[in-house]
Parts: sequence; C-alpha cells; structure tokens
Amino acid sequence: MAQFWKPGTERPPLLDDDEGSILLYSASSSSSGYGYVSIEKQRQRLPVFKYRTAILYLVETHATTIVVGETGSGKTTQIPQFLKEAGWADGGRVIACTQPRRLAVQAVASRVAEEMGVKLGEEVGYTIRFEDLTDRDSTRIKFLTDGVLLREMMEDPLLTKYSVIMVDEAHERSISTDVLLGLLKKIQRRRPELRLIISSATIEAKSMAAFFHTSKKRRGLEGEDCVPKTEPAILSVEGRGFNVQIFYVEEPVSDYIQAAVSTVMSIHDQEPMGDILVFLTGQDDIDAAVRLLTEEAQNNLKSSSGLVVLPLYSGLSRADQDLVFSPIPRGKRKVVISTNIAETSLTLEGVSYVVDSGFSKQRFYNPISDIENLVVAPISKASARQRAGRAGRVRPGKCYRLYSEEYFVKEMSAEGIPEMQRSNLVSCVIQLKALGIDNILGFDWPASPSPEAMIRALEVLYSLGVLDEDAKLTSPAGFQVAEIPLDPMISKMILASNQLGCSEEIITIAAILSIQSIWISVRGQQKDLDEAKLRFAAAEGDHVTFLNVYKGFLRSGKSPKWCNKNFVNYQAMRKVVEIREQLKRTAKRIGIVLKSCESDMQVVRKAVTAGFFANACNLEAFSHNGMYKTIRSSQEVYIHPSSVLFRVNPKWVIYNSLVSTDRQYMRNVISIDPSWLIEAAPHFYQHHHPNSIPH
DNA sequence: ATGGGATCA
Repeated sequence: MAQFWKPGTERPPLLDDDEGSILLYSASSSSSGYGYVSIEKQRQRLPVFKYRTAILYLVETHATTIVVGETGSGKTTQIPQFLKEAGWADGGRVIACTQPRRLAVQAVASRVAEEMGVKLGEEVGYTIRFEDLTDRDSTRIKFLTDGVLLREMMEDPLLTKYSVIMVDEAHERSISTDVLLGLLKKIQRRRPELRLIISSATIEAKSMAAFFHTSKKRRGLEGEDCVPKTEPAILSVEGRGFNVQIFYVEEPVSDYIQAAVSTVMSIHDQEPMGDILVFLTGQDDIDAAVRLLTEEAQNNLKSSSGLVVLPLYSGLSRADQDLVFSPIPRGKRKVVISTNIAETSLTLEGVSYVVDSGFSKQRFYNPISDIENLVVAPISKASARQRAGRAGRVRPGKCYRLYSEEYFVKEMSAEGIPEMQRSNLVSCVIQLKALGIDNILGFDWPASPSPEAMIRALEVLYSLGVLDEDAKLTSPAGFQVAEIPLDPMISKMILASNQLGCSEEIITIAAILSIQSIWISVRGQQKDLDEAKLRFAAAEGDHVTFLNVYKGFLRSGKSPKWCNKNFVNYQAMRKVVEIREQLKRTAKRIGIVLKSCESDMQVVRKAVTAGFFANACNLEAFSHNGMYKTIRSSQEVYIHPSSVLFRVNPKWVIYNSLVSTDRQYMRNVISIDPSWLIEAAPHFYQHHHPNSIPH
C-alpha cells in the first residue's frame, strides 16, 4: 500500500459556519445554518468585506479590476451587492455577473436575493438557457452563464445596458469564458465607461492583467473623472477554507486504482470520522475501485464494514447521483469515488479526506486529423490545489496525493492548457463571425489557439456553405446557422431538412445528438441495456433509432416509469424535449417550416448527410473485422459497439463523432447512399476526393 | 469483438 509522510502536524479543532457560497445540497453536514446569525453579520464576516472600499475605489478608477480570491472569500455574492450599493445600477443600468455553469448561476442568484431580502426575478435575477428569471425594468443585478452573455451580444454587440460586468471563475479558462474576455476587451475600447471585474482563484492574474492592459495610452485623459486607467488593478482576497494537510507518496505508484483503494482503507482504519472523496478519471476506474472496496468490506468484516462506497459521475441517473448527498446510517463512513465533477461542479459537504490520483480525462484536439480525443492526463497544480480544498470546507482536513512531492514541485504544470487550445473551434469561429469579427486569425485571444486549428475551423465552415471565399457569413445559410444554438454541422442538417420536408424529425435528432446520451448507464446490466436498445433499433442506424425512442417516450405520456423499463435516461429525455421546443422557436424565427416526412426515412438520411458529409466512411472491401476508412483522410475507423449498426456494417456510413480508445470508434452512425455525398457537398467531394466515390 | 472527463447555447 502507499506510504505517506507528514510534512508537519497541527490540528486546530475549529468549527465555524460555512460562507454560504455555492452549496447545492446539505445532507450529513453539521448545522451551518443561517438561522442564528443575522444575514448582515454573516456578510460582514466574509473576507471580502474588509476590501469593500478598496474594491469600489479600484472599480471606479480602473477599466479592469482583477480579483484573486480563493473559495470562501465571498467575492461572487458580495461584489455585485457592493457595486449596487455604490450606485453602479442607478439610472436603469445593470450589473452582470457571469458563471461557467447553470447550477452556480441559480445558486448564487438565490443566495444574493435572500441576502438583499428581495424576490428572485425582480431586483436580483438570473438568466440561463431555457430560463429567464429577470425583469426588464426592475432587475439591477443579473447573474448569467457566460454562454448566455455571448448570445446576448448577438442582439446588443456593445452590451449597452451593463455598467459593470464581472466574469467569475476566469481561471477555469473555458472556451466561452475566453471568447467572452476577448470580446469584452474589444468592447472596452468603444465603451470607456464600462467596467470589468475578472475574478479568478489562481495567481496567474498577471498574464490576465497583461492581456487587458491596452498599450495605447490616451494621454491627458487618464486619471480624469470619467476616464478610468487602462492598466488593470489587481486585488487579492484571502479565502476561508480550513487548513488541509497534504501528504505525498514516497515513491510513484504504478496502479493508482489500487493505491487509492489501500489509501481509503488506511484512512478508515486510522483516522477519525469524516467522509472520503476520491478523484479518479472515469467510469471504468471508478466502477473498478467501487468493486474493490466493496470486496474489501466483505472480506475484512471488522475494519471496513463501516464503509458506504458510492460512485459519482455525470453519466449516472439523477437518483444515483443524489445518493452521494443523502445521509447514511450513524457510525458509517461515506466514500465517494468521483470524476472531476466533484472538483468544481458539485460540492460535497462533510468531506474531511481527499485522495487525489493526480489524473483526469482531458480533451485534446488534433487539427490535422480534425479529431478530438479524450485522454487520461496529469492534472495541473491549480487543479491539485482545488481538489485538496474539497477536504477543508467545514473543518480542517487531509489530502493524500498519489504522487510524490518532487513530482508536484518539479513536473506538474502550474495551470492547465486552456480549453480553447484543446478543442475543435467551429462553433466558436461562427459565433465570432456572427458578431462581425472578420479577422479570426488576428483576433486578440487571452490564449491563442493554433493557426492550424483556426484554419481547419474556417475550412469546415466553408465546406458547409456558411462562409464564402472571403470568409464572410453567407446569406441566408450562414446567418441562420449562427442563429441556431448548436454545433454548425447539426445546424446545417436542420437547414437541409427544411428543403427535404423532414424538419420535425431532424429537430428531434438534433436535440438528441446535442446531449450526452439518452441511455442510462448501469453497472453490470450492460446486456439488458443492449436488449432494450434492440426494441428501438432501426436498420438505417442510430439516428432513426433515436426517433423511435422519442416516439415511444411521447406515446408513454413522457413517463419516467417507461424510461426506466427501457433503460432510457428520463432527465435526458426531458432535456431533449426542452431543447426541441427551443429549436422549434428558433426555426420559426429563421424561416424554417415545421414539417414531418412521416415514414420516409430516406429524406432524413439525406438531411443528416447534408450536415455530416465530412464524416462519411466506406467499409473496406474484404474487411472481416468491420474496418472502415474515412473518405476524407483514409483514417481507419470502426463502428462503436453501442451502435445499432455494430456488426451490421453497411457499406457506406456517416458518423456523428469519433471516440478513441485502442481504436477509433464511430458513435451514432447512419447508413447512406454515396451518391448523396456529391449531391450534398459537390465542392467538397469533387475537388478533394474525385476518385473515391462511385458516381 | 466491446464502451461516453466536465461544461455551455
């Protein structure tokens, strides 16, 4: 088992009330209630309160203020209120605060409304996709996802109603945060009165400051009343997490699953009560670790019988996810084995011990092959600190890192690579185009993606016919595609369905393709799931199978019971219905007529081809193992075992996406007629691949 | 012959 050493010992047995930032559920937590301390007192206790005057002064005098503060500083809930109190929302202006995630937006907004004693949706409101709880006249503080703010820019490019925009969690460097930061910098030039607050948990504030420091000096104006300094201010606010003691392994471990299991066992044997949170990489790892721990518990009655072991990842049904928040029997210890979901998205109260494998699954994009891969990669120091912090939310905790201190100090990178530099950029590029950014290659990003990735995105958009030779949006197709809030290939498919008379069906398919999975993933019941799928299976492929599932769901009266019986994820289907409603509204707005093709699946397949022709593949002649080659680059690919076309192997197929493990697997596959390819994209196939398709 | 890290619109 893994050996740990202690760098120091201390143990202040201090218990304090929680800061009340983003607390989603509280289950086994001790009373951190707001009942016995007034809200005003609580606000004043937050570390950020001491900086109220400083923050207001900096915002007044600087175009951009960067606030560095760890979790628990109270910056997210307090700064918007400070601004409001100082008059930044007077005269009908609005203070905006963005978050990367929907749940955080809702949680923070309702907390702030509570603190201000107002009804959510009036003076304090929020907007996320499908939900707008704001009032046009009375809302003064508005929380929203950064994706929503980007969409708002399509209506109002200068975001004129906002006086201050606070971008929270900027250190996460998500694509939409980075795009937003790039655009806000541009807006600042046109709107000197606009103030930005960039809030980040890590110290890379300097590079962020450099990004917002416009070199052009407006001499003579700076420092005057209405014109703020262009040099960003940086302010650091301490957090209020409890001390977390860090332990490292002495020697690198070869098997982090086994190491994690033994570490959990030794914590359970030797340490006082407190829940354990283990960070592994994915469903496979997690299920394996859960199995090992459960076996240990059975073999080793005395010491491990007190463990309640629970997996946590986003593919679980809602009910299974909720298990990790539910109370467990007295005297038992909860062990949650989780993916990165517990690093930022979900907060578990009552965790005192964290076991960190040092790895997570990360997306990497190769612009040459145009393939996104999911690979297990080492996390950054920032990520490791974030994980450790999960042990110190309600009292001092301990974090056991399954890597050496030398590795942490010398080899771990300080920050992760921004998502922007690891992703396919088609969605991002079309959004910028729609906002009138002509020179994509010259755009001032907080972190520039590679020129290859940008050029590849431009090529794909050109081949879809949404950009012309001058890389301008085409009319109407380009503008329509930009309007639809989906991946441009899916949006193109929707446009094509208008001409083909199957928009009803294609909108359903589009909604399903844009969520992760409509199936429940249940451990040990894979066979049952596969059998359930057969009930819906269509010879044409997965897309048509989705239509059958959707039909069945409607026929059942959208019944959760029906979903369970058929291994369909009820939450996912509700989301599909929601997205479908939104798409119907968008379609109407951009002139797409809703029409069903009834049972003519040929037009459905043609519409799919119109969006996804670049993903066409041909079964290798004489292939006995189902090997396909992509038409575009002769890449070797296989049909994913989860597809209804697995082992059916039609001669010509189109896939929705590739996943790569030991092989490249095509997920969500539909059979096509190759002649449709030239019909759908003559320029693409005739110029690039004149000989590969039979005419 | 075999399998989806987390988000957002």
